[in-house]
Amino acid sequence: MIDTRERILDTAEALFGERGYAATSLRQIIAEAGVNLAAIHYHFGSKEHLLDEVVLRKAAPVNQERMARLERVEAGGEPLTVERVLEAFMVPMAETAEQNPQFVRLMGRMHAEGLMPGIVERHFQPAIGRFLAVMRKVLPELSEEEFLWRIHFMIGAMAHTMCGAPDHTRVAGAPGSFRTRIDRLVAFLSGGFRAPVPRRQEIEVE
Amino acid sequence: MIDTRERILDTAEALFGERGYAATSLRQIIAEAGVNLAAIHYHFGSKEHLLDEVVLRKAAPVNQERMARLERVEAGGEPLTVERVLEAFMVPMAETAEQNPQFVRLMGRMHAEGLMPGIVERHFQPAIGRFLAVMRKVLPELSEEEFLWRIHFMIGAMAHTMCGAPDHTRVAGAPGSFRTRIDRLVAFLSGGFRAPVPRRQEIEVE
DNA sequence: GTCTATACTGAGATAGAC
DNA sequence: GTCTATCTCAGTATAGAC
Repeated sequence: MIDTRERILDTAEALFGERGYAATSLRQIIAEAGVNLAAIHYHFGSKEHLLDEVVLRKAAPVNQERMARLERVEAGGEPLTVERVLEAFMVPMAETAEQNPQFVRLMGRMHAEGLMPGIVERHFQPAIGRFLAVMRKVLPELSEEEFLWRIHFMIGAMAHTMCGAPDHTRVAGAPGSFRTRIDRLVAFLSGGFRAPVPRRQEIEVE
Repeated sequence: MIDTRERILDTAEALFGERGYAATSLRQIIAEAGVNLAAIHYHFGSKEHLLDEVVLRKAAPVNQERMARLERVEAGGEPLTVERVLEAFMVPMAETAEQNPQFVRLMGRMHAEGLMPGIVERHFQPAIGRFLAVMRKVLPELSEEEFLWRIHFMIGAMAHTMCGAPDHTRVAGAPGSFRTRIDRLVAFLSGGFRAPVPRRQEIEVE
């Protein structure tokens, strides 16, 4: 069968997103995809490489859109603000989520399973580097260390938000919700990035 | 051997924290602890229950300290602020981390492996409920929905921060760093909680 | 080149002897 | 309480059919 490879990828994307990477066995994937176990290893080499291919298929458009938006936001006539830069970075993922919720759920899952550092490095790095550079421009008053910590906080909040939502949203869950949750997140993070740097009073105590 | 149980718990705490829960096999634990494989199942029933016991041992003091600080902050003469409430919630964990970095690293690891929702529910819920109630008091202007989303963002940032640090910190990693990273986080989150609520402009587009 | 059948190693879990 | 032996199922590897 010529599309064995695609069938494996589609099924893996769905199952990894639903149940998580670790909790999905290759045997579940082959059962649902109707292929042989060894076909996975023939086409992908290992479960980990399979995951990589699943991500790779979908990451490219997100990266392109991020780059384009960052370019636009940096060159555009409107003033460069924290909000706009954050939006340029987040909206592409939210838009993908709108059309393909599975993929973003998968991203969240990967983070929840501690697999994101590697995946980010392999598939999202260039756009992230660009984002950091532009972000730095709108936050020149922060020390490099404080800046990196705040980026760290942001990543945590973002990943957690892509992954899931507060319990109460079961009720209010409506279409368009990914975009609106990004709006909330951008507002929150902007407040965080602009917050005054704490005076570090009690270092000498320790 | 009478302290088989304790030896298993100590070793499990160390290994789970170092390598993660999934990556640590029961066979590694028994090798390092010098006990038999079946002893784990005898004393704890399963790998998951073992993890629960590891967490339970250390969670109690954190919960007590959180409750005490929230009480103090709510009843105290100083004005109730977002910063103070956040601190009351975060500092106990940071202090534990200072003396016992393994435990907090373990907490971070659990989050990174997607095990936290269950653990939180089983071991940290009362203090969290109290925290939410006090937090709500200092943020009366937020809608319930916006409030819960911001708590959601906070949890993501917090967990990610407990878990790890930006790459550059390898160099600057110094004693007392847990407390100072909490100071940074509290400042960031306070800015986020106080940020103006976004006008939700483009919902009709979708 | 693609895929199937099957075997290998190591995981968590369990029964039953001591 | 503890340990040996064993079970099931995971990911992986390979030999060989087409």
